[in-house]
Amino acid sequence: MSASPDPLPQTFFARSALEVARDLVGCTFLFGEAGGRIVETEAYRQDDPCCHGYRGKTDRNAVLFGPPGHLYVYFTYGMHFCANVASEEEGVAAGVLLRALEPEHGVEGMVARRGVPEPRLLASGPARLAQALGIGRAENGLPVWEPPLAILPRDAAAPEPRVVTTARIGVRGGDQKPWRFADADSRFLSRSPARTPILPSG
DNA sequence: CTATAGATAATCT
DNA sequence: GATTATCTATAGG
Repeated sequence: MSASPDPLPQTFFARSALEVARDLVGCTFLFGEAGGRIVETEAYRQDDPCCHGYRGKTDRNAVLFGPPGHLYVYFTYGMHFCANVASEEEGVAAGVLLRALEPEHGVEGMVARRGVPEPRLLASGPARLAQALGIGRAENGLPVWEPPLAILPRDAAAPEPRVVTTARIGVRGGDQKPWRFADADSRFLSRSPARTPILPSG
């Protein structure tokens, strides 16, 4: 009698990227057989110099400007893919970077794709996460509420995650906005919150 | 534990 | 030609 809950609908993502990023912590992200509990996200909004859409729409960032709830996959550093979920409204560049998750489903496949056995190295980091799940160019633009993608809501019976807010990691130039959201009690973060400025959240 | 260099290519100026 | 929302290996405390 353990029916899987419905995936989060498109309307969930039609809100400020800040709210979506915070609310995604504790949800379950699935791509095919692989996935797990989201423990770390970052928000990017159009008015922010760090946002890929800050300087206008291009072929690369077009999904970020599209309707909410679609996967924005970009390639960087000559070797890494990273996955975001577009948010807010069509025409506005905003999204949530999926930075880390706790492997729960299809762990064997993740180990094979990553080439490392340590659970804590499988998906703790945006490029690791994408590689572990097998996300690449082909997944750019896919809706996250339809197979093979799904994001499941938190278990209502489980305690709410303790979400901490820190500066975003790896962003250059511009201002340091506290738009990283992490489960303070997770051991699967890409970086300890203690190593970044922490602001109380909530 | 922290710090730093090097890898490597699409994208943008 | 410069930059990059990163990762890994390696060196040092």
